[in-house]
Amino acid sequence: MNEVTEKNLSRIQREKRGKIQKAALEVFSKYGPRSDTLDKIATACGLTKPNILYYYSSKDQIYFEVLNGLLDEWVALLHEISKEGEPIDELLGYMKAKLKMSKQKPKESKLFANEILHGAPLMQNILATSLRQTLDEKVAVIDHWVSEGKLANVSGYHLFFSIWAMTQHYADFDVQVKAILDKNEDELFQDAEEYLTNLLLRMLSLPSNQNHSTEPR
Amino acid sequence: MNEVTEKNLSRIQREKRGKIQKAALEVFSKYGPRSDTLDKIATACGLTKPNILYYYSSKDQIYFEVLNGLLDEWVALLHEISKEGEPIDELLGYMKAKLKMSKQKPKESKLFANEILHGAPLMQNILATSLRQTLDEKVAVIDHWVSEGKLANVSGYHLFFSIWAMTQHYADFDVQVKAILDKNEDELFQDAEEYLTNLLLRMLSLPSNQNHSTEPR
DNA sequence: TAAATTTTTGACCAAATGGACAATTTTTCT
DNA sequence: AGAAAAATTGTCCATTTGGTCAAAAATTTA
Repeated sequence: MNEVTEKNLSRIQREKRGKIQKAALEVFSKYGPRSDTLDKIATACGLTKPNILYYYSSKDQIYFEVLNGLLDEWVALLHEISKEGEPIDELLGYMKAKLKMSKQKPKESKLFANEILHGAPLMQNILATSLRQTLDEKVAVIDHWVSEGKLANVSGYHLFFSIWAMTQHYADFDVQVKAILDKNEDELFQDAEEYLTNLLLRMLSLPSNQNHSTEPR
Repeated sequence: MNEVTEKNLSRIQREKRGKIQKAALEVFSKYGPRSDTLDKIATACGLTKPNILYYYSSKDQIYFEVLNGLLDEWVALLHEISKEGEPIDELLGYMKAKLKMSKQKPKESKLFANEILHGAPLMQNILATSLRQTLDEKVAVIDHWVSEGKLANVSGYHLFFSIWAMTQHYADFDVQVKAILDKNEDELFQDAEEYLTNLLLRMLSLPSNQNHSTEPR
């Protein structure tokens, strides 16, 4: 039966339901950006479908171009980390810029997250080249700072991963966050910034060096 | 023209491309789990399509059931945080359990992330009730620990958000992580655990209370 | 202004998809 | 065994989708 009955399942029902769920997970968990339709895009921008295809030869090409633009913005933020600056200020600044971008461009953030989530079929190359190269540079800067004793000893790569994960969380999973916290967007991001500032200060400050307050004012 | 030419774009071309990209972003960024086909699920589990529909009256119903099972596992992990235990150990334990689940169930993690990412059309209710209730309880425990002076003063909610974000990052965005780091899965999660352990210790330890080493052995 | 070029569109198509349904097969119950 | 119930399947269908194409409209160029 198709009813969503609770426990009156026959042996066969139990087995088959299990099978189906397993297969569904397999499939569901790795689908790509296929559910967007050219028609929707056409409607959204007031063009006809053939007209869109006059400018982009395929749907994938549109998708690719949009994503590429986003990655550029992402990487540009990284470039602004200056090795001349005060280490902790630079990294706090990066986190804040990233968080701000999450707040102001949630759709972009989600689109990008979605691409990565599904295996980055279009972006994998660029991630492994452009993003990686930039990140390698900045991690080298962090390593340098650490060796100079200006920063607590942290893994630069994982530091960036955690900054990305946490800042994007407030944009990408906003539905979940808002299901739990009754705050509006402004309050939320304000709180997030305080929390993350505190977190980074604790992570990056040297045990002895207490010139950075751990309490955001 | 449809060519991916760089800059020989006419006025109209420039305008229209911009329009299309904007609309595409609008649409792409909020599509749901539509690109999975019943046929794929059928093939994957060796059943016929009609047979699947004998057990579940629609594709959405399958999807919903799968997601529900996952959320239950998620919430169960939260329940294991005991207010009787040693605060920092309990929270470190939770983080490690969550990270372990990320490693062992990446597909599940991604499927769930995808649902949230797209506005949680099916799960929003449950998030706002079941998950929220459990989390409220556990945050109360944390607040209690803080008030007893057993833990540094942190926002319980944001603490959980950051644990979720960071642990899931290694599963959900594994493609990106692996594009940057040439490590195998085991090394990666090992490093992640060390990093996150250190992070939590720094976040949760009281300034005075130095009985927890910040260096994982 | 008229020819050349670019842009736009309506009509159309093949493939894919979720689902319906009646008929058949298999399992269970007495 | 035989009836009743449950499980399975082949066939079919309406809708949606990405994309084609030739013709028409608009714009640019000479």
